[in-house]
Amino acid sequence: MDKVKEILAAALKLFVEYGFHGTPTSKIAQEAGVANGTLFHYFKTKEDLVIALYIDTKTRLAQHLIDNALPENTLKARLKNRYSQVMYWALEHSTEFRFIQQFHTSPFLSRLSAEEMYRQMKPDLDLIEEGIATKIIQPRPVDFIFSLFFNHINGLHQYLIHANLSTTEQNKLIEDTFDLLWGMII
Amino acid sequence: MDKVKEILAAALKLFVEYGFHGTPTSKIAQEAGVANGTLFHYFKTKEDLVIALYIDTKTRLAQHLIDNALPENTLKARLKNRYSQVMYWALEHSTEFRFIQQFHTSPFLSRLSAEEMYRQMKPDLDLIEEGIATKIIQPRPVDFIFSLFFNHINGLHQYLIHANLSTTEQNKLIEDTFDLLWGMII
Amino acid sequence: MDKVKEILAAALKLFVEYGFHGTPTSKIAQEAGVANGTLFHYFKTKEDLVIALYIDTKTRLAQHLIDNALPENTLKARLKNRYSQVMYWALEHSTEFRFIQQFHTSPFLSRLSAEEMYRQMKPDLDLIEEGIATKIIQPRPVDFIFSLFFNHINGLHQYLIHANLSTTEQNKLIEDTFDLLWGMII
Amino acid sequence: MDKVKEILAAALKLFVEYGFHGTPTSKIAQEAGVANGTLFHYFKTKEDLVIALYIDTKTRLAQHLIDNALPENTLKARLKNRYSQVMYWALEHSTEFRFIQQFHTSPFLSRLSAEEMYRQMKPDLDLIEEGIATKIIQPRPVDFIFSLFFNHINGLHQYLIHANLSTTEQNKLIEDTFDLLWGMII
DNA sequence: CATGAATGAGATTTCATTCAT
DNA sequence: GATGAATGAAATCTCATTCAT
Repeated sequence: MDKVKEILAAALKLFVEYGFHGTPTSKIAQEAGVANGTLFHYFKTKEDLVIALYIDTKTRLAQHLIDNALPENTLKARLKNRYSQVMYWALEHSTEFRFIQQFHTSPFLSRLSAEEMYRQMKPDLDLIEEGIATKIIQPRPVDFIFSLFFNHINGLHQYLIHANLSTTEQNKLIEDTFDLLWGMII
Repeated sequence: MDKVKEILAAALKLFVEYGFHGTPTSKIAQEAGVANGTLFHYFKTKEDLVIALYIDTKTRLAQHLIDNALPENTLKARLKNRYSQVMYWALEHSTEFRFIQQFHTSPFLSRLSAEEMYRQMKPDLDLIEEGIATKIIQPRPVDFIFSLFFNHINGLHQYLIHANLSTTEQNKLIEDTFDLLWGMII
Repeated sequence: MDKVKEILAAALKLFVEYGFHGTPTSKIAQEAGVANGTLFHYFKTKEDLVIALYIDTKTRLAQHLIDNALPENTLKARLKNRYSQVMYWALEHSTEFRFIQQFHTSPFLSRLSAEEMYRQMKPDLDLIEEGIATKIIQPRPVDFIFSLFFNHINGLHQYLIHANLSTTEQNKLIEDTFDLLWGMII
Repeated sequence: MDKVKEILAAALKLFVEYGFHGTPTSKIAQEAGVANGTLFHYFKTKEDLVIALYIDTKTRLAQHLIDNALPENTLKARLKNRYSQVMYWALEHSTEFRFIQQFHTSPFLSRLSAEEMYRQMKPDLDLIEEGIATKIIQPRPVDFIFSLFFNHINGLHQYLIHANLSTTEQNKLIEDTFDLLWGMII
């Protein structure tokens, strides 16, 4: 129980620092403070661990978005809130966010079941579809708009962790960039 | 013929398919049609090969941009041209482009010298700075604007290789998205 | 049973026969009846194995000298005893003794810490110093006298393993050469 | 011609520093300032180079002894002269001397033909035999006495290169130790 | 003679995984 | 559940040697 968490935490840290294949399972076990065999007691293979870590991380991000949702609002407010909350979470969990990015450009991505991928994207896709259906957002392919959002978040995150802005400046920039993005899709 | 080129081509293909560490040097040599030792005759270590391949790939992209530059034009036209040409090149060299992305999210990125990184970004940074100096572009941090462009390109590329658009539609979308981006920064 | 012991024994045998670099670790593992990886489970590198084997061998020689010491005797008797016991051990453990000689003329010698080297020589140096302090041995540098003894033993061993003498003749020669050596230093 | 000498000199230096197997032929060629293939143009195999270097080195020592011989003297004077001249040469050619020692404890020794070995030892064996025949030296096995001399030289050399004595002190010690040795065998 | 690119067998070392305890 | 010694396949890299020029 606790050990599983320790292993996931150790794997996260080391994967981001050394890459998936650059991190031996023995190092993960050592960093987690468990025996080598214990890792394989909980995860059948190393690949299973990678996938499990990705799902765990994305689940935590999703939970953060659920916990901070604004359900009773306009579409724009709800979308802006999601955008901002992803950014807040990404800035507070930089390692987790970099792991997600690393995973996305790795060959492991294809090991993720289509259902799992869809499950994760669904809330955002639903929101965009709702916007198109209600003619607020221009009728473009849903995954194109999703892609724009997603990579915009990547770009902003990348900039923010390098630039040393105050929290106020950060929040301002997050709001501003959302407005720019919003301008692109309405 | 040129064994170095054969090795680089083989490495590019396999790295994108299986990842850096998922690709044994023996497979690279085999795919390149050279002996195992030959690879190490030209690249001291596997890491050296990865770095060399990245620099080679980026150099070829840079050369494409030089070959298709529009020097005698307005800043907007030159920036739009760079944006479009990167997209054209990325679509024609999808494997190369995915390798670049993979490299960027890998721990190898930190092995790249600061000079080399700056050398690669300089043309774009210069263009943005010129735009800010001549008050065409709003005065924001240069690397922020660069980051917006870069990740926008990523997002569009990702969308275009999945969506099956005609060339005309593609070109239209590239033009449109540049205009949206341009709207964000002026 | 004890895999470490098996590995050390196999390494000793093969190093003396084929030299350090002439002996692949795979051969050592095979001879020891363990898997290739097991060797590296116990010794981080091949060099570590060489050093460990040297220290182990010297420790066994030292133990033999402790077990056969004559503590309550004159200085001459104690020195003669050490000299003879080294010779007896060397003749009974020819492979071990040749390994020690091989190690001494190899570049590995410099990897041995100064403390370890001093630790090994200390009992002999102490005995010689005692002899000089009590004016039994002439006041010459301690390490010079040590060097004389050490190389004398080498010379005698080399001769004895080639010449086929009876045990009685051997013992006589060991006694005689000690007396000659003793004559040199008093 | 010149290149052969360069190769031998480079090999000597590197073998003593890194050992036979620890020295790649490529490093030898590089240090000698010749191409990799050139080494194999002159020496069919690496082993051939090792043997050739040993014979060359011993030949140069032998030549030094011939050049400094005292033929018209007593046996004791001639033996003392050989002993001293070996020491002088060893001190001036420390690298060469260490190479000889390294070779002696290496498995390459057995690749040396018996004739070559005998040829090298002959002058000394003849001298000792003459001493025994004329009843100056006690009737012990010739190779035993040779072994005593040889290892005595080793021991003294080892001491002298570590102790920093003046030339006068060195020469005195060489004379003294010969006298001690002489006392052992008459 | 001399070169050095090219080779490929083989060396050291790593590491995911197993399994007896 | 938890361990960690043991495994052996496979990875990276080395290097003596060859050969076309």
